[in-house]
Amino acid sequence: MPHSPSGETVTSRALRVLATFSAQRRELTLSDLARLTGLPLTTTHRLVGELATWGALERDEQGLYRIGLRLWEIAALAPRSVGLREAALPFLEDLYEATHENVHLAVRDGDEALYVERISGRHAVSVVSRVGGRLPLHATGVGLVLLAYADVEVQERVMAGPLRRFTDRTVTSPPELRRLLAEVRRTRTAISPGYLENNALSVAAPVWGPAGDVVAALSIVVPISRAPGPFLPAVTAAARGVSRALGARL
Amino acid sequence: MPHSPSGETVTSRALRVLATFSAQRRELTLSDLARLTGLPLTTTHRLVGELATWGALERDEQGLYRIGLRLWEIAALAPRSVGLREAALPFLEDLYEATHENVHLAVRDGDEALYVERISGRHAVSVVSRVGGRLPLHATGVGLVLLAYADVEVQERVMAGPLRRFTDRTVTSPPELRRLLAEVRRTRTAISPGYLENNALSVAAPVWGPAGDVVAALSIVVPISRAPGPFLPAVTAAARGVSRALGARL
DNA sequence: GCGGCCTCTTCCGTTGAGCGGAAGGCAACC
DNA sequence: GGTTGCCTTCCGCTCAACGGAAGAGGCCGC
Repeated sequence: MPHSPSGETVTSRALRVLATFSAQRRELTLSDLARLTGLPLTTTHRLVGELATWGALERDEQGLYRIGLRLWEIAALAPRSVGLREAALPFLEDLYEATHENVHLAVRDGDEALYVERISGRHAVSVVSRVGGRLPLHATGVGLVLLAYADVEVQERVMAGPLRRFTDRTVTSPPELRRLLAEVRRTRTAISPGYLENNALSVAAPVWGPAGDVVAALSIVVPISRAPGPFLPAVTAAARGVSRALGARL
Repeated sequence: MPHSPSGETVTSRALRVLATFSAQRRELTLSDLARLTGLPLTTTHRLVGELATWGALERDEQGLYRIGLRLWEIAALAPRSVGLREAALPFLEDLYEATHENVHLAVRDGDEALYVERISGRHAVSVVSRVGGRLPLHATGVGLVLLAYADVEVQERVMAGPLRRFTDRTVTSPPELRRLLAEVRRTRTAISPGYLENNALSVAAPVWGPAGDVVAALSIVVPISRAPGPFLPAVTAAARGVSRALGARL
């Protein structure tokens, strides 16, 4: 039977194939892709073949598909990811060298924090963040900063939705989160002690854009046994440095 | 008139739209995209709309399109880019901290070196490389390493093609390049003094994969006034560290 | 060694998603 | 007000896309 029964476009289908990959499944067979997308095997075969020919996907000798370099090459032109990272890297490196802890740079995408950069020292506390990965706004340092300076609609939507509990310390009460966000705006920093992981404390600050909005958040993550105070000046300075590099008038 | 006169598929067209963006043109109007792809305005409008809806493209209030975060998020799952970078980062950071010079990690893609990571110090010599960017194999340190260990077909193809001259020092003679590659294999390092830029000297070493092949190259780039010798041990050690992290048996 | 199962590839008749020119709205400029 | 250029919407036409069927090949259990 010709043409998509659901009326779905070819472009949409091709993109859904790409979106099937995840941090947990970085390599998939043709059958995997068909099952996960719900597309007929023949259709998947044709679409996957086109994506592989162009370089969006790569197929190895065992028939496993992975996201291809060509896609990454194009995606690396995204101003809000690699572009932002390029501007921020000197300051992230400075902060890393001064502390040898985990350093993060994240942007808000919808109702989540999307990590565009992460530098972790060998001996830094283990954290779950991943470049290209997403984490919730309410339970991370960078997330709290991004949420505090987001439009009110975004804040209301996040607080209206379920606030997932990750540890005993996670803030899951909307009124409490509202107070926390007010404090973030007052101090222009966010401290997140064990909200996402029991053993990790995060100190974050906003990165301002040229239009006076907050375009990213920068943070350091240390063991929860550490006091946050000593890290505040360095994190704030790094964030301000990135802001200036982006053309913000502080 | 229905359907592509050239018989080109929808997927191919959509990918070509994405491929229109470049380091020189990170933001384009709808008309730009139509002109650059050669597609009719209506067709471009439809395809671009779909890409934007999904997040592969982002449109600002002025009607300028950019590569979207969603595409980068998917592309960040590419093992040969961000995956490789994750494994390599501790060693790249070590090399950077020890020298505060430019540190590169690149892979071979076709007949070019594609840069998956770059860490540059504030005072490091200025270099033209860019994360997500490509540079020629014969005129860069990482490129010489990647070429030296590539299949013979790749080597022959590169040497059969024009070897573009960038500086007076660029190796453009196939016999000379062949000798240089033999030297790279003998010493397991590549030294590239002023081949691409007059004022930059590069020292590179191979990164081995678990299958005993060279999967990437790592390098440091310093001012041409520096002697390469003192950097060799650190570059080699960093490359071996990355190799082990990738499961190579050295 | 053989049958069963699964993956992947190729074929091909059918048809509606995709095609793009035309028309028009809108904004900027003179 | 007229001109220019960009973007959006419409819509008649048609072939690229559709996916079931058939088959090749590999793996595994008996």
